[in-house]
Amino acid sequence: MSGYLGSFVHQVDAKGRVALPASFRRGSELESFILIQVHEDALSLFPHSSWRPVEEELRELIRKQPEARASVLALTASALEVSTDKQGRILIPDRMRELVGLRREALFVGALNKIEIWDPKRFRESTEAPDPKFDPFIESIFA
Amino acid sequence: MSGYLGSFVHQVDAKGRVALPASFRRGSELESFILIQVHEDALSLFPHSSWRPVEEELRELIRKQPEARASVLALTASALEVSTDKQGRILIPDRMRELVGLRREALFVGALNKIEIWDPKRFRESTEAPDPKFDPFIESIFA
DNA sequence: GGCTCGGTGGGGAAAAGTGGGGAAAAGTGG
DNA sequence: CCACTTTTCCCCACTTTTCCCCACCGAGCC
Repeated sequence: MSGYLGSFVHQVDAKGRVALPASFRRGSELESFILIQVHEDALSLFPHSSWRPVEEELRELIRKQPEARASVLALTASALEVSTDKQGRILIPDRMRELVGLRREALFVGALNKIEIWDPKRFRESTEAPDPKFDPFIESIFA
Repeated sequence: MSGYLGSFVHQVDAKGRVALPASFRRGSELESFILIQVHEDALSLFPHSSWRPVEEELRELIRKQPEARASVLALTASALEVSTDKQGRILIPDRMRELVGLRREALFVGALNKIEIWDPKRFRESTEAPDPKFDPFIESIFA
C-alpha cells in the first residue's frame, strides 16, 4: 500500500468526533494514530509505522543535544494517541481544534507518510500562492 | 504500544495521592514505577522497562569513573519505587512534592520513554518560550 | 427498487477521577 | 514483649467524562 493521497472534507460533530476518510483506513479493524501539531495551522496524523522512526529520532536529538529537551517536551505534551471507534471516527480534543482554527468542517489531506487535518479556509489560503521557486525541482522529479 | 504522549492535569488529594492518567496505564493490573527527580522543576516516572537500561548505565558510569559515585548515590537516595493502588493512583511523598513545587494540581506529561510530573504553572513558564535554535532539527525529523 | 457502504447524530452503560472512613501495619517507648 | 501512636493503604461511594452501540440518512451500485 502506498502513501496517503487525496483530500476529503468531513463534519466535526458536537462531541468533537470526525470520520476518518475511508480511503485512509488501512486495516479493516480499529486503528490508532498519533495526533500532533508539527506545523502551524495544521494537525498531523501519523500511523504507527510512520511514528516509530520519528520517536527514535526525537530521543536521539535529546541525547545529542540535551538543551533541546524543552522543545521536545512541548511537542510530546501536545501530542496524543487516538483510536478509531467502530464507525471509523477519531476524537479531536477541543484544545487541539482551537490550535489550528478547526470548526465544523475538517479537511483531511493525504501527505504521503502522514495525514494532515486543516480548516478548509486556511488550507486554501496557504496553498493558493505556492512559491514557483521549487517548480523546476518538482518537474525534474516527474521527468 | 508507543511511548508516552499527551498531558493531563489531576488533583493531588489531602493524602498526597494522584490518579495516574488512564492513557498512561499499560497493564490492566497494578503497575509500579520508579519515581525520581532527574530534572530541575519536574519529577520523572519510569516504567520498569525504561528504568532497566538507565540502571545499567549508572552502574557503568561508576565502574568507569568511581568519583561519580557520590553523585549517583544522591540520585538513588532520593528515588523511590511507587505502585498504583486499586484506583490507579500513586502516592507522592510530601518531600518530593516540595522539591518541584507541586501543590494541589499535578500535570502529567508524556515524554516518550518516561512520564514527567510538573506544577502546571512551572511547566507553562518552562515551555512557553522554547529555544528556536532546535526548530530546524525538529522540522527535519517530521519532514 | 433494494442493497451496501460511508458518513452523521445521540442515548446510555462503563470507565475514570475524586474523596473519605477505617482496618492493618509500621514505628516508638515503656 | 506489650501497649500506644502514627502512618499506610485498602475499600466503598459518588460525580463526571468517555466511548460503545444503535439508528438514520444519502449516494452509488447491482
